[in-house]
Amino acid sequence: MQYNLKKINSELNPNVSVDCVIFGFDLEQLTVLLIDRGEISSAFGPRLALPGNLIYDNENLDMAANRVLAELTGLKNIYLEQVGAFGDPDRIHKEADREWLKSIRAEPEARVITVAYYTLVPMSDYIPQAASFAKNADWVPVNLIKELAFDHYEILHAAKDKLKQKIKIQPIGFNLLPEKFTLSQLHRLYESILDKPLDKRNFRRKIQKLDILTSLREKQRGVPHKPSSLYEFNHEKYQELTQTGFDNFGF
Amino acid sequence: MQYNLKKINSELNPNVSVDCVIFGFDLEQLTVLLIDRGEISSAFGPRLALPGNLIYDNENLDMAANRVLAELTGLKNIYLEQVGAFGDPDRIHKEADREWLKSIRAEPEARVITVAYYTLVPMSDYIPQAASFAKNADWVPVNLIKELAFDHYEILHAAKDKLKQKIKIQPIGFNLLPEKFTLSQLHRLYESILDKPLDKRNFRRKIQKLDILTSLREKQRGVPHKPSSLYEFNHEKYQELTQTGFDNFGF
DNA sequence: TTAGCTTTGTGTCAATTTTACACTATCCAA
DNA sequence: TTGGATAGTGTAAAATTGACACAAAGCTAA
Repeated sequence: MQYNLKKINSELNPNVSVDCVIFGFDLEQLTVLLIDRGEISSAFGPRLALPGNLIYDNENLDMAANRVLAELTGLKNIYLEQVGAFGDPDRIHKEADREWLKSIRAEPEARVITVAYYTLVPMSDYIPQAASFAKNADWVPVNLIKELAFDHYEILHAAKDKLKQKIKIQPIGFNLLPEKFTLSQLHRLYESILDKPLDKRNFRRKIQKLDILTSLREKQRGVPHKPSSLYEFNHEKYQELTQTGFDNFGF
Repeated sequence: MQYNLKKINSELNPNVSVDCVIFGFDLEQLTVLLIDRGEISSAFGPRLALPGNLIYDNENLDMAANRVLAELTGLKNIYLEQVGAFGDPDRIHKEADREWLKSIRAEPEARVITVAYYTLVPMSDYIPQAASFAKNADWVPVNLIKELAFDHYEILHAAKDKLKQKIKIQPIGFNLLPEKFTLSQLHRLYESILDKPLDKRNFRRKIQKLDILTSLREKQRGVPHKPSSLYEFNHEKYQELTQTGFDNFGF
């Protein structure tokens, strides 16, 4: 539905799109929200693509990214960061991609520069099966993705690299977790994003020393092992911390 | 000259430009190459702007940035990094900017998304007075810049922020220095980019421990003080270093 | 009820890194 | 030859990092 845009084409800028890399975390691994373009493309190549859209001529890029995110998932006021612009004139070279574009765009031959954004959302806040978008969107573990439409594979990994850098500098990972989370979940999250094992005790020590977590007097329930304490991210404490010029989490 | 593009307009993409933040270092402070748009704009507002151009429809963004850099300075094979896309539809709001665009563009009203790149060049490799571009380009210390055309002030500082982050991770600062340089020059360079003082002895120790400098058996001559030893950046040693997964200079 | 499985949660020590800090050496110019 | 300027150097205390192992708590299934 979001992709059948011919009707309002006159307001669209046919040369510029935004694509969204929407990261989630299933408490095991990093995942990303992809759309399935269905059988039109599957005969020719990858079915899966990043959600994205042409921009309107009167909106700025950040607004466009926010709009697209909201249209796709209903999520608003979400951390969004630009990955960069991708503009190889040859980026639409796969047969499947051309076929698909014909089906949804007024000017499928126009050269499109796309501006990619990434964002982190708690997976529980967007459940594909429950939304209108459901039939053709799904969370996919990043590590399992081998190819995507257009240059989306490249974009995905550029976004992941940005995320990797960013999480060393700002505590943005909390955006992927539920409000209450355990240190082990946070630990696995960091390992997924940084793609390397982190010593459990050292990780805990480091995080706790930052003093940006509120320890809740509450534990997991119903787990078949020792239940873990729950924590909340403490925004106030983090504000204090940044005001001292702190910008290095040391990972 | 570079900006009178009406003739070849049919090959240009009227919606997308690249702007270049060309950083230099005058051995005292960080500088940037700006063009002076002359009196057309000065009556209305800022004369100074980042060099930039519309892209051709058949070139990718990185190529466009390289081309523009070469057209403006003659420099080739230079480290270039994307800052990001800037696309506020309202970004051309100053009267001076509108007037100027009318004088150089076929479609001055079109909305333009610009993709910014930054690059580091030794100032000695581009001397405005000697080039055709000379009359209207100049190196300006970043700290003295208070306003620029369009959203270029914002772009400049986004570029500087990227540079700040990047130099903590990769030794790109050497691109700003002459082949042979002193540790004090390198020291001042880091202080300029990071915008903070670094202890002299600690800085030297840290740099030397990295073992990516070749100490030349040569000293400064003709300076009215103790002459400094000269060093060269050692690319091979740096390669070795990165292959161990090193990605943090610890500044 | 108990044994076994699973994950949580904790401390120390050695090595490394960081920070703070002050004086002598060398060259030029006056 | 003196004064001015910058180069160049070491140490000690504090903080951080990295490596490493075992008991505690809950559930399940026998």
